[in-house]
Amino acid sequence: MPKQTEQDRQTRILDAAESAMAEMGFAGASLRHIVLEAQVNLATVYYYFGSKRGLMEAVLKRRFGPLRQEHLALLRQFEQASKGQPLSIEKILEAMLLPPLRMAATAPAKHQAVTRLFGRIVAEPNPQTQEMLRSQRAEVRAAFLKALQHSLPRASLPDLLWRVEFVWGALSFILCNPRKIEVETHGACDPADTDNVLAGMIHFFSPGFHALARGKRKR
Amino acid sequence: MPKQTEQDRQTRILDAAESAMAEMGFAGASLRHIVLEAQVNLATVYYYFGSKRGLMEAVLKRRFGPLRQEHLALLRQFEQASKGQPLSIEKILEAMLLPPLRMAATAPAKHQAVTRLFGRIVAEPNPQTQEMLRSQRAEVRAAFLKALQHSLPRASLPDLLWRVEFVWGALSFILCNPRKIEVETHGACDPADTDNVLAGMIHFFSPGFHALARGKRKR
DNA sequence: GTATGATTTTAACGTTCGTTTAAAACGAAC
DNA sequence: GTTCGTTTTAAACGAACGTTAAAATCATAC
Repeated sequence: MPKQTEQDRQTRILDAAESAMAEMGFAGASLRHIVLEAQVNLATVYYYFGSKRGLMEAVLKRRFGPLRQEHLALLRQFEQASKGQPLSIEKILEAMLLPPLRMAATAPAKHQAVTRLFGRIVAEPNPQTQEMLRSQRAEVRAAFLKALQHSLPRASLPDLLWRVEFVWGALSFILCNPRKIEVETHGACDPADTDNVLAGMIHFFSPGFHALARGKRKR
Repeated sequence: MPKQTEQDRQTRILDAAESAMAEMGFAGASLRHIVLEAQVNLATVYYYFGSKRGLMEAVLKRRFGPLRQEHLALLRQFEQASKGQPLSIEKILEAMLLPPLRMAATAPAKHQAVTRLFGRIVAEPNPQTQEMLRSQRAEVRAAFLKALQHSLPRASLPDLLWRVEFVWGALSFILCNPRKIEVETHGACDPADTDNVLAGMIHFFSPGFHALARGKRKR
């Protein structure tokens, strides 16, 4: 495959690392493999990123930073358009789901490495990694929770929290290995059709949130 | 910590490998670390499992075998009780969710290694691993799809398939790192309360399935 | 052209990895 | 008590790992 050999080396390293980490896991992605694909010298990684862990964090930050901004911007945009009215569940879900789905769809890398990376990091219990992910996502999580509480004032907090987890979970899952879904459903489901996936998820999840509108659910 | 040092060595190895793989990923779990925890000699792994990959597969098979049986048994049990009537969505969801939740709750190992393992394997794009998982789960997947088609005859196939993926995704996610959920929700959500989690998931997901009862959803 | 600072490369360090071989220890049968 | 198949151990193999130090290269300013 022809390499666009001329971007700056940092970007090439980040791309290769992202792909390798998604493919083989954090521990399994060796620096020597990464620098081979990035066509740079081994020591270059240490010059720019200090260590393997530093590289890993740079890889994650490059994606999660913009994602956070998109999430917050989209939510704010919807809120301004609604002029003080609580957002509809459907709009909140759209603001939650669209940025990651769009990022996955427009990912520059071959083989959609970014998307699988989400699955990896979700499953990574390493405390340092989890803490970094948590701090990166806390603001977004809080913003969406607040929006949901506005729209469903009678819902209990744990019910809302759980449902948010379920939605993130389903999202991570389908982003994680879209090929798998395509294969297992014999082509009936096409994860690349972002609009359709988004509509399907909203259609599936919103009734579950609306069920909370009437207040406490029975135990 | 006191070790119950006397089970057969294979079990000790499997336990230690399961824990290590969940904690550090497949590549990151070294055999030397595993045999240290299992208190066996390094070569014992090769005597019983042939290779590291063989050990990994044995670890997965030990869990997925019984899980498959529980899934199929529970579904069959519900179907016999319903005497030919299509199962309710709620019952189908219960049959899907209860076995993994129960396995996670009653896991013998410390630190619930099993549950995190689910998250790991979901995120693992290694073709061999994916194929093994697929073949292990295909029967269960088909059984649940058939039950859903019975109960929702007017729903389109892709809609059903997608929703099943969403449910598996949410389940994997919460099983994957229950501690994370507890922390991020400041204790408001307790993943160890299996009955409550099950009820919450059924309450959340069933409306989304019922929305398909009236036939094709608008695009 | 030469000096200077930033970048890239070379070469090696000590460690740990998965795996193998061959010998030791064990247990049951005779 | 010896024999024989199974299980466990000790020791080592080469390869690959993350990391580092110092030399080589490059670009820019004087």
